[in-house]
Amino acid sequence: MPVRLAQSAFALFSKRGIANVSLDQVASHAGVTKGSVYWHFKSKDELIKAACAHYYQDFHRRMNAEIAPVRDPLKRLERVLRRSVRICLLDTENRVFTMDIWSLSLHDAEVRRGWRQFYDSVREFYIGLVRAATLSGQMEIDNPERAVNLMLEAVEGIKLRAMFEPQICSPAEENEIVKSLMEILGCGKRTAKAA
Amino acid sequence: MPVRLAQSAFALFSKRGIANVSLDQVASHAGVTKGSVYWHFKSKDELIKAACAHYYQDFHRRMNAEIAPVRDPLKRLERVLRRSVRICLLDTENRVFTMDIWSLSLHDAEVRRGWRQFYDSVREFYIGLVRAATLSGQMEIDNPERAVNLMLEAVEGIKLRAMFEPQICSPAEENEIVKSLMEILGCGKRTAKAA
DNA sequence: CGCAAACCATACCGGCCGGTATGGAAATGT
DNA sequence: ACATTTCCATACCGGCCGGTATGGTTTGCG
Repeated sequence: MPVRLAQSAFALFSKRGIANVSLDQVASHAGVTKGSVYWHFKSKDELIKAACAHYYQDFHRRMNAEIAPVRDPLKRLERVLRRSVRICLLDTENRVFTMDIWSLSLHDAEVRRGWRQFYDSVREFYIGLVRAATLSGQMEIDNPERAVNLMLEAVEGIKLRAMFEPQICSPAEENEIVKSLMEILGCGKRTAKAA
Repeated sequence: MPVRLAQSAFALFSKRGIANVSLDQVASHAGVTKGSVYWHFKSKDELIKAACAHYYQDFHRRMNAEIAPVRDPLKRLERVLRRSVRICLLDTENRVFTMDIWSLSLHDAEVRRGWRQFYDSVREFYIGLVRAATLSGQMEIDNPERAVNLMLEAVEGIKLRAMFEPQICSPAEENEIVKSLMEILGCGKRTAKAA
């Protein structure tokens, strides 16, 4: 039930924004009432953190599932990047949720710490993939950290722009975005095609 | 007095976030009471929009003041970029305000429209500067729109990262950031130095 | 002066929602 | 069978804050 509540919270938060969702609505969505919510979580903040944790774990799970069946380093990077684009950019509700988390992080130190850990883990994940692709000779890049940071910054920038230019995050743009991000990572068009 | 209220609103919003600031506090900061606020603005949303308008106008005013004393296209671009970095990135409170606006834009169509217009005007401003620098032969860039979009996306990405890595937006990093953004615009290190 | 409009202070309302108190039902243990 | 813990529903409280009603004070104007 606690995970069920976290899922409901995540779903509603993603649709209407955290501030616009009451605990009664979350409970109702999960098929229970507020009394149950306050049994499993001692405050709304706790529920928000649980929703975040749910999202973080789910993201990592999906990423690991993406690299599991593939051993080629560059293909792994490309697959992870494509999946990330689908999850973080092409999904409107996900953009809403992460934006809200950014905003919350401004004034809530706890949420900020959690989000930072997640962001760092994602960054390290990418750096590892880039390093692997470099070692196998499929990429040539002198500063993986810098390249990954630039790429992640671009993702956030696209996410924000998509707020009033939704067409740049339509499914049709998936290939274009992935290609663009791969280029930022230092992987030119020819190399990407070769993958 | 209406502009005074908008300024107070902007100041408090930037410090503690829009949702955490009541109209009584805004009025008190401006030296009046809520009765005066509701005389000049018919709702809190109106006040928020006024604060935004104040910020937008102020930004444009500063940008124009930055290019006024200079005629060299590349220097204009570099000056505007540097000033933008100072305002939008190095100033913590400004980052708070713009983040809140992004977040508000998620669910408020009016705020989103205003913010979009502002964003578009800034983009066009940059594209104009880049085009001028290209025409004068100081830059070589085939797709100004794409380059400016990428640069602005990077700015937003840096803004978000700075939330839990404030050191990347410390005053000491100003030159590094400006240089990095100039590179994204297609202006290599040598060319930038030549400016 | 007189009058009306602009401007602002005071007091108050009311709804939303986070949080709590309490009781009951189901599961678990002995 | 009984007690205890777990889990959840119901009802309610109370504070915050956006919004309003109203009355007083200043300003402009004929």
